[in-house]
Amino acid sequence: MSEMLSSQFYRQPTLELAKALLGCLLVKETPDGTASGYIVETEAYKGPDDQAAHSYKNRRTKRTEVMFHHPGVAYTYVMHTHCLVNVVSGALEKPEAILIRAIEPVEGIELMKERRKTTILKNLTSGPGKLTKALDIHMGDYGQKLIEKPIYILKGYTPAIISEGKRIGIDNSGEAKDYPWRYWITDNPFVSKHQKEENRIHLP
DNA sequence: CAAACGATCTCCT
DNA sequence: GGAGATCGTTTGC
Repeated sequence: MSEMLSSQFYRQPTLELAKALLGCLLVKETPDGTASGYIVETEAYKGPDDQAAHSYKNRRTKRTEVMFHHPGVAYTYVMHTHCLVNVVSGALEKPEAILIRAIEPVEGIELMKERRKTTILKNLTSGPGKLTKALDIHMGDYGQKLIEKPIYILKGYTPAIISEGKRIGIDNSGEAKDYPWRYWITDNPFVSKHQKEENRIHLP
């Protein structure tokens, strides 16, 4: 059992946090068992100036409310049939968040196969809607602190090489669509989509 | 009230 | 590997 990320950890700038979360272990415990996976892909959404963010222009609704809270809580929202999970970042009243787009299964793989109704390992968690289903993350987790059960993030490992590129599926977001705020562990097979334009960056 | 939005799944090639 | 159907919530008319 590795160490829980501290509330301090979540206070780093959003772009830094988005990279630092790569390789960390996302865990969800339920009565059916525990399922977890290493975070391998993230996207940063930055507050009032990012047209792709729900909190663009400080839009504050029942849905986005938790983005204005302290960093380190879960922001879940339903996109059609799927629930997506974000890590809230930025200081209080700074509505920023990091979307978790893919994880690599670690614990509870049989449980994930049941929940996902497939036995193909690669299909379990290789997308933002898939991983929430596999870990049973839902709107009941909205606003949950990520430093205590039943949903939390542990220190994992530091990836040797990570890549950055444009975010996925935000073509209608003006100039913000070109911001390179998507990060993933280079060549990890569970990353949701591959893109040709990428920069490889080494962590300090 | 109608439209838009984005991820997944299915089917096809 | 790619195009189209599907779906629930939010936002625009």
